[in-house]
Amino acid sequence: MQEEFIDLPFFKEGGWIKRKCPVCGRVFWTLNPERKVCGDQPCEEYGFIGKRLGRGVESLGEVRRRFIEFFEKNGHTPIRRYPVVARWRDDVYLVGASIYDFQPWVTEGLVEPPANPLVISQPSIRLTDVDNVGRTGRHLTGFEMMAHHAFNVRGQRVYWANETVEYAYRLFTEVYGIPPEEITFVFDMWSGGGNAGEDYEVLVRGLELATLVFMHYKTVEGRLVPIENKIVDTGYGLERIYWFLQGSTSVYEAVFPGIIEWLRREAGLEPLPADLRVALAKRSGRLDFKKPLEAMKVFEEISSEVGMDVDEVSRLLRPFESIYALADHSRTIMWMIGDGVVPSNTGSGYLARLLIRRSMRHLRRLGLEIGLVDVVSRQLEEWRSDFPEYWEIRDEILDIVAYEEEKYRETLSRGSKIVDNLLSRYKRRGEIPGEELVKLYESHGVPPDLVEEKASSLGVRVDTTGFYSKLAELKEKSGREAIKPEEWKLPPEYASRFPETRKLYYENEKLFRFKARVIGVVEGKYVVLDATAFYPEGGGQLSDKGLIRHGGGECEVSYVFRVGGVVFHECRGPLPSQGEEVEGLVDSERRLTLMRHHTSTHVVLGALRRVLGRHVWQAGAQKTLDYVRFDFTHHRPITEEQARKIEELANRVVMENRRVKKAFMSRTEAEKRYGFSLYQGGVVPEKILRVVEIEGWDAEACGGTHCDYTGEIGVIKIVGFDKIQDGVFRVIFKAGVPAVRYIQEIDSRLKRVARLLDAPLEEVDLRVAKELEEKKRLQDELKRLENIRLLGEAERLAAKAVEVSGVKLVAGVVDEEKLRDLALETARRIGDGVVVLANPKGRIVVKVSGGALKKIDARELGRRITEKLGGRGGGVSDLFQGKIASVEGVAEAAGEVLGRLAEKDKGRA
RNA sequence: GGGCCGGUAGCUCAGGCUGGGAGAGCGUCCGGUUGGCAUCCGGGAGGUCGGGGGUUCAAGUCCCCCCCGGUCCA
Repeated sequence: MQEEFIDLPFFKEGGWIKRKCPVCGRVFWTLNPERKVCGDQPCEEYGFIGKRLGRGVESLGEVRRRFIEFFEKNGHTPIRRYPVVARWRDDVYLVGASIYDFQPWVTEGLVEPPANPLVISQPSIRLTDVDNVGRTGRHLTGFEMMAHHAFNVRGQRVYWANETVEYAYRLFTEVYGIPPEEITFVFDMWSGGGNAGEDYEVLVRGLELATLVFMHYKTVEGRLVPIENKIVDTGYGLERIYWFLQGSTSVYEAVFPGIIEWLRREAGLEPLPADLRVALAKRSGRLDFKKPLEAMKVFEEISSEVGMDVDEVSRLLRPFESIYALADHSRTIMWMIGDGVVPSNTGSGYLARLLIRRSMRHLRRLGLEIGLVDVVSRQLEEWRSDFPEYWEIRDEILDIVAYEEEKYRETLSRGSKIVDNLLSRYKRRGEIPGEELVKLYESHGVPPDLVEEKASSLGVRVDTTGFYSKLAELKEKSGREAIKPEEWKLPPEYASRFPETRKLYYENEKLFRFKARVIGVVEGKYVVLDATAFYPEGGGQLSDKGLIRHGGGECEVSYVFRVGGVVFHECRGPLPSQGEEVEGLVDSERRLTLMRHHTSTHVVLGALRRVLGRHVWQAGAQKTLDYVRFDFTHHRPITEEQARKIEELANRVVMENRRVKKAFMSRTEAEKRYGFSLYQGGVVPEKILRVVEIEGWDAEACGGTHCDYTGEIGVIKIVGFDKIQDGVFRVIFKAGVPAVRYIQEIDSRLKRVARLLDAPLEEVDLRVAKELEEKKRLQDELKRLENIRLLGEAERLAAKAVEVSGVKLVAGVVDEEKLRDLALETARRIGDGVVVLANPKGRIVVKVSGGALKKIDARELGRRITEKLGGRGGGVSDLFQGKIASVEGVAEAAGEVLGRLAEKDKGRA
């Protein structure tokens, strides 16, 4: 099977030589008879550093432009990039390759691709190598993957392996001017994202410039299963190609020269010596800090080449590693936030937070005063012509970065206090144990270097050994949550039994009575019609309810759902028979409320984006009969003024009675016209989209039912805003009838309060405040009087003290709630003696004070008394508290027990 | 979605392991001291100990549930 992919006509007819690499053992093709190894890492060193082997180019943008032009000329349709946040997928947060844009819907053949074949340059983010970024000269967290894709699905052949290889060859030679004999194609197997296929890596002078994958397997339980779809999945690293053409000493210097130079000057650093840069660059392909031993070896080689010792080399490189990392991270942060990620403690927001915090630590390490906002601000400017969409919303992006930066500073200062506490605790030991370090990082976000810094100034050692392995352990512990597959009410086979249902609810959204033919009844309760006006649950909108009238009577439609394109009506009562013509009656009151709620959701989103900023994206929504719960991305607390503004703006749109247009159009056209903000509920996996547009206000891909004019909503009332987690807020609001009812209810409640207070409506709040103040005053007064009463009572009891075996005793039953206070106060009066008080509820307090303490333990005395009277209790040496069953005879019991204890003591003395 | 840490006076926190009388510092108010600035001394006000349930004679403290904040990870 592999031969089919190895011995491609392109190679055989073009005079290519097939060889096997003696180092890695893989098969490769070359035009150079001298070539022995495949040319990949680690088989060959980088041979392009300081050289210009291809066509001269002016900018990264030019490389991208030429790529797209070449494929466009060769029959490919250019497609706009997708956002870096993979909203249409639930298995990943970020787009890591261009093929992510089309998984799983297009690659599974369920949805037509937006064009076929197509060409794209897709910003992609990979955080798995984040520890290497800045240090190896070649790793990035964010890169643009240029790609041409061909989807050979449903028997349609576009092109396959041979053409793909030829395109790659022509691109590199014709467009980028790379000499043909420099190129090798290395054969391998690739797998990822549940798919697999043979692939060729395109290598030039040790650098992999592209990977060409021929995807035609599924991986099932570790085995490869061939699938019908054959997908050409290519990936050309834009930054790498530019780096190669420039011959720079690292990918960072090629891509981010401006930022790097600026940071270097700000940090007051001399440029790195050229020989060191070159020595490092040549070997950087082998550098990987996940393999520390190998990395150490590379460093030793570099050191001996430039004649410095290893420590000197690391010392020189360290600040530049931070600068390079910052250059990379800040651009990725710009992409993420610009595409709608708000830093948070979960999900993709957490990944943004991770990068922001790492970046801030690098800034700190460089001793720079400038904020991360300044770095991101520079990036926005540097990439202004490549990504004008970010430039447009720069204020929002920078505000989010600034807010996150501020929050991390707070976390650090909070953390530094905790560290101070810890240090004072471990100061005597002279060392902070490793587990404290892990706890500090894990629970308080305090990085270990901060602890070390503070500790070393106090001369306390910090045990950092095993910190990372302990962290890794924790990682293991937090298990991965299983992704639940979408649950259908019926298996998909049922859908293929029937033709697609005609959707009358799209043809006329106010059709509530219709005629249709029964084409099936399944499982004794699900009715399938040839056409229906019943809206099936979907897109956050509840299903319709109603009735189906037929020859045998009528049945109640309790739930409606969709499997594929077929609508099923769950019915109760006598069912219609196959082939019969029936009449459907939709509960119109219910549907109208749902429609108002749905359209008002779009109205409110438009208002949120205008008042809070365009970083607001839908993060989940539920429209019920009673209210709408709408979650959205946002970072700062929402002020009362903003809330009012949002509500007012939304209602203005209602009053303006704007048209709500619904149209089906091609995905490409929709994206061109409205941009990616269409996909608020996630990307709809279809070639043809239904776009719901509130004229001049909001446009979203949406399958729900909507009003025709915003005026039909009537009124929108916001109930409240909540922060549901970092970076996500929730608004609850009502529209139409529920809104009116809500306003009525609030109104009548308020009026009831006013009546109770006997105050005019306008003064209700002031009066409540006043009443509360008065209540407080009265409570204080009561407390004061209570206290006086208690003191008087204590005085009275103290006067009744008797003497038992030389010890003063006050004992008896008093009707008193604050029994303990009374006992303490009485004891203070008699000064030296014993007080035993009980109240009718059975609570008992024994207080011993003054010289009596030498002879009597309150606990012993108390225990003996309660034993006598059927109870229990405990306390401290001078105070006993407990409960007894009968309070009769407390005084007698107390006298008797005290007498015995005192006598015993005397006897001892 | 999971793990961990936290919520006690206006603020910063102690107390919690081992249940029994709610505390400190700062701030605030009053009085005195001082020529004034972060002077010193004395006194006072200020608390549903996040909420609910449970165990117990007794819960800030132990157990369960929930809410809120923080943090690490998927």
